[in-house]
Amino acid sequence: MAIPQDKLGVLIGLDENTASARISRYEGGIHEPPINTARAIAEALSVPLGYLYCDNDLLAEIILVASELPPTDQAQLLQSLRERLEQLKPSPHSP
Amino acid sequence: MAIPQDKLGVLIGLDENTASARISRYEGGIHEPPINTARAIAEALSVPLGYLYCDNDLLAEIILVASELPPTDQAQLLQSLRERLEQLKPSPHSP
DNA sequence: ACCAAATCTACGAATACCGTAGATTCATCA
DNA sequence: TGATGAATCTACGGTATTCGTAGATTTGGT
Repeated sequence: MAIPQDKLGVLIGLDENTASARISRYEGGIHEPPINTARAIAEALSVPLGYLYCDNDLLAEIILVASELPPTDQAQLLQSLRERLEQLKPSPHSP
Repeated sequence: MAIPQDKLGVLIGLDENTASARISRYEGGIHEPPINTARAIAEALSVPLGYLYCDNDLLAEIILVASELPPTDQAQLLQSLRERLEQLKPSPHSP
């Protein structure tokens, strides 16, 4: 890992004596962190919370990169995605 | 809601007697579902797991719409997003 | 207002997580 | 190679959270 587990733990407000054990269990899949702890981790890593839960690697990367864009660009992106989807699917609004 | 809670619960494999109560507590934020249950819900709703955990509405919509694109388009999207980001940020690779 | 479907909730039981302390693994260097 | 310290992992008992049950409450249609 890039950042040691205990450091990450302390960064998100865990007691320094327990940080290592807890992060270890989260990363190993032994325990599932409560949602607020997951939020703190996402915040500390500067990634969207949803990114931590993305099973699909491609979608994970997309949301990660998208999160780094300014909100204006994000809104524009969403609109263009909707248009692209419109091209691909038969519109469910006018049959 | 579009689909009744008990129906959704049964759809994801919960006992029909307990489905309503459990889904109710999840939606109300009373209890947090285990990750595998969340996965089943995402699958049943045909949304990415990460979508269920997205705090940011804009990012949530983006990942949802992106998930409906064919993988080819997703890969292309990711690449264009990276290029867009490159324009905005001073490259961290060559200082 | 009435009825039925849908949703919510209090309570004890079951399950999962937490803190502690020590074990294990890993990297580095003499 | 063997020693040393940093980093990670884990068994155990205590604690906190969720689960199942059953009944209450709310919602929507007539």
